[in-house]
Amino acid sequence: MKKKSPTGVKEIARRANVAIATVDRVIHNRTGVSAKTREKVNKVIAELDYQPNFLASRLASGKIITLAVLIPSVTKETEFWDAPLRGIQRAEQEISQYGVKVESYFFNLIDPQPFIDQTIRILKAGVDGIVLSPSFISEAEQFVAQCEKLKIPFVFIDSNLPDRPSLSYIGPPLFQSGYQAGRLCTCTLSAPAQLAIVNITKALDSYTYKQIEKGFRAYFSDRGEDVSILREDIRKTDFASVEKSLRKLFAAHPAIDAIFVTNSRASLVARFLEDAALPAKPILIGYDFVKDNKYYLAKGTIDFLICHQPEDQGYRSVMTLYQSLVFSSKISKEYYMPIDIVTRENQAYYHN
Amino acid sequence: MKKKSPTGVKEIARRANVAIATVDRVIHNRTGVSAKTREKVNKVIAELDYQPNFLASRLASGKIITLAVLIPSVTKETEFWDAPLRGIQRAEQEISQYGVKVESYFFNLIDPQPFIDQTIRILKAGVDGIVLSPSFISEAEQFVAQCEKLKIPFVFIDSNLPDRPSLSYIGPPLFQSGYQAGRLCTCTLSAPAQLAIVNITKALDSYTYKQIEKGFRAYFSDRGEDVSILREDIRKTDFASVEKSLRKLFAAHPAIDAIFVTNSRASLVARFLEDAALPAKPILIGYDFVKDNKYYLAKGTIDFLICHQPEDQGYRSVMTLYQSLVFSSKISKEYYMPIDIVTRENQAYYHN
DNA sequence: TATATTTACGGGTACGTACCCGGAACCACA
DNA sequence: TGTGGTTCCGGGTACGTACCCGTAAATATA
Repeated sequence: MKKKSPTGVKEIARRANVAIATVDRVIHNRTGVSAKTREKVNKVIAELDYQPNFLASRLASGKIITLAVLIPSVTKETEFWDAPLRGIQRAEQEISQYGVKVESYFFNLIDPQPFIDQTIRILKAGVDGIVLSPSFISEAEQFVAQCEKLKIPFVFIDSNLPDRPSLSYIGPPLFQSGYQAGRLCTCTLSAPAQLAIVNITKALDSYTYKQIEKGFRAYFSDRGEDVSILREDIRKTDFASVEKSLRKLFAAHPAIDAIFVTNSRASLVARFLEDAALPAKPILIGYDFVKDNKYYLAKGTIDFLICHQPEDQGYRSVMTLYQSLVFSSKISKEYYMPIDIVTRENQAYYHN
Repeated sequence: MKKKSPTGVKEIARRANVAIATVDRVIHNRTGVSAKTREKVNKVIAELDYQPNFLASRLASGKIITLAVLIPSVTKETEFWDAPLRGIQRAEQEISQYGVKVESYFFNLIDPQPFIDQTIRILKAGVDGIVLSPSFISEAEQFVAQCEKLKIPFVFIDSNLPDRPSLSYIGPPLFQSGYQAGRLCTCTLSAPAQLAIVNITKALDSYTYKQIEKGFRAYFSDRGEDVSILREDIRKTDFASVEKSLRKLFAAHPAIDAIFVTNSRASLVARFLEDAALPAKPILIGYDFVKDNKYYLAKGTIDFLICHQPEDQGYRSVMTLYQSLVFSSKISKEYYMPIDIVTRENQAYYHN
């Protein structure tokens, strides 16, 4: 009845008057084709605007594409990474149908050695692409240098090494995220006078925190307002340490209007505030929609959580790598996640 | 060197001592297999936990799966739909690789007839699944009734007919979205006294607006506050009409603290506010990150835009249908989009 | 019991691409 | 002119599933 308009390598071969195998050689620019023949075939390919059949291609090449993911393991301290991992697993499940395998490698944030060990394992495994969180900067730099040499594409997730030849960075726009936090301080308070930035972390990732703080301060300097912004660095993550530091802080500055916690540990500050029975509860702003934070957000002790769709970060990282490898899709060097504001009212529908 | 552990229909056939064709018949439960044989084959399938090879399956069955999308066309009045359409096209491009075609059908929101015409065209085209916005309620109800009879699965996007047998609803949680708007009113204003809800629309989609308004009012009644909430319905969408209505509104109530526009036309109110030189600019909250709204958001006339990731709505709708059809994935009956708050500070990274 | 009709099942090809293998054509050098 | 080594190219099979077609077996009909 209907004649299928002929297409595919077969038709190319027919028109170019060569064998299918030759067309194949041209397409994958392998050797063994004379310049003249190659040109002839390429012309036909261009004419037909040939698009390889993904299904047939992946089926015939029994090869399984392997992607590696290198991120911090999920612990009580690093609960944040649960969401990206879920996204990664969702992507994995989706593309496993298409002949792609995703292997996850974890490390802890205390000690760089496990990170290094995992990078070695990954290189030994011979993967086709890598998603990694460059938490240990110099170690990560060394690793990606090797990847570059081996021509293994890699994507940074959640934090970036801007000048490295990554396929893409997928994560938050740090400066603007801090800026948004500034704005949220002036949301309820028409004219705050005394603010505090609180860093609670063992290993201060200078770049990340600096950018956030810069953005936060920029908001107020842009408004030309005269506010005092304190900064408190707490290098231990247990509640006792946090309490001690904050008690001292409030003793010195009793009238703090708002506190901005620069990572996911706002819940520790919330707990302190509840105990501390201050005359007026300061606004509390933090990061990440993790369990303890959710609890205090629902109670109203935390006012806002800024969040960057962590699950989607994981999903997107893997899919970006996949699309680049399989379809040679063009990828933008940076993909900044949106700056989401989670409050008591919309938290029920924040899927992350 | 390495023996591949045998799998697939071939292995099933071998173990069950039948032909591949018979296994195939069982898998697609077609006729022509005795009960005994069927059982035998099913047992082996269960044993092997057989997962059909998607690539081979789609390749062998030359069939192209066709999905239809039925949404309002994008006009200056309905700019909102540009974003879902982009998401739909992204999904389309992605799954075209897998032997799936997506055909878009458009209608306008003035007159139900084009909607009806398109539903007829869709049914005539014989598609495998449908994404639709049930903007015209009774017409949509009639259409989905036919779909049900023909066993064509369908997904509602952006608005819902809750009691219809849809595969899923993908769109905003209306009540909670209005509730969030209420919260935003009290963000800058500690105690607002006079609020106004403004509906600017030709065809009042009662369900949607009612839910939003309900949520908005619920926020204040939950707080036990005594605020007066006016409602202004404007049935024409040109600026002159809006101006006239608002002028009258402000004449009667000069001290409105906040205005909540229940759809994407907040920019019209913003324009009025700029002209009207009021003693104090009321808070202005609206919906959807569309061009005119962006302009006034950047200027600060609009304070907040509530947004429900419209691009993702489109993408997700198509992908949901695809996954259900191709992989028989389980789909939840409702998928409520997050309630995003877009402000001047985070708008640059809102990808929608 | 012979014949028609239905049901059950197996053989085999096709989908479009990847890639092995073997052979022809060409070149260099003695 | 013969020998050895490249370079270039075509035939053909395999990937795992879908589905056509033909036939044997089972059942119904006479």
